[in-house]
Amino acid sequence: MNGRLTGLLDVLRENQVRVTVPRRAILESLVELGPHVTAEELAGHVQARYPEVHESTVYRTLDRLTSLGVVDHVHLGHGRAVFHVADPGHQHLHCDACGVVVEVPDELFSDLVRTMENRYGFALDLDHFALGGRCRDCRTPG
Amino acid sequence: MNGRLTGLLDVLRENQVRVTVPRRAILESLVELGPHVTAEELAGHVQARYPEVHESTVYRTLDRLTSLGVVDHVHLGHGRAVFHVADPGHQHLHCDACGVVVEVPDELFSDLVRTMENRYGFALDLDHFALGGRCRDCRTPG
DNA sequence: CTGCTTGCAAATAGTTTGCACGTTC
DNA sequence: GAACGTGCAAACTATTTGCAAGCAG
Repeated sequence: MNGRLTGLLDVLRENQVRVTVPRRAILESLVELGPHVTAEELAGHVQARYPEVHESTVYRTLDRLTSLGVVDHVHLGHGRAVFHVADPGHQHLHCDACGVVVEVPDELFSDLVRTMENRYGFALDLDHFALGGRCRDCRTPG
Repeated sequence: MNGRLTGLLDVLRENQVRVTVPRRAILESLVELGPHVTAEELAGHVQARYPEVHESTVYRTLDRLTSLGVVDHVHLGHGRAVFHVADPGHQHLHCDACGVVVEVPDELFSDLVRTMENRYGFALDLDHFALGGRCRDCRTPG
């Protein structure tokens, strides 16, 4: 159940990154809260159990874990990012109306990536920004 | 040459939106500066000639002109947006390294849009956020 | 014990808002 | 002259940083 957490902490140790209360707590919450939490939500959840953990620590920790490859984030809409335990292989669609996030396998973008590559020499990297639009429930029927 | 500006101002009048010094100045600068200006750059350029025009007016005006359909903006990277006179038909690729913006015709995305539509019922709208990646000059050769 | 980490407070960047005055139509 | 628009200052949101104290290894 929380072998997931244990595994993540092992990655820290393997990389000589110290395992501290905030780091453990943040990973714990990341696993519990699922893959689309904002830094603020995450901080709130962590602080419910460890009130002494400061928001700035959450940001710093997320940075640290990101550079370790343990955590990643996607920017939905206007710059607010959501964090998740690293888990490649898919991209994100973000509904501009209701905010729902749809995960879509990478393969569906391979033609596009190839085209941009061939025509513009541009190496698309769709990981960091969600693609916007309207989900099934939110697009205007008319 | 600045029939472009005249035409834009006509749109305001047609919509009973008052033509004021700041509005004229902002459109003027938008036309002059080309299609990828930040609000800050725009404010700077406007203030060079009309020092009394306040930054907050630039933001308010851009909003107003956007809702009129005269102006539009794209978010490159982290939330900072670039504004341009409305000009549909293309999307934007943004190099995360050097910041260059590449314009790409809509058609190249039509397969992708169709796929998302069919499989997820998701109506992609790529206009508001540039797609990130690395341009020809910036991707690591190795 | 050594130095990586953290808590705190204050700074920052970019944008938005309230309000009284000024301007357009 | 009525309504809309603007300048200014202050508020705001999300995130970052400097520093001294704290804890992991």
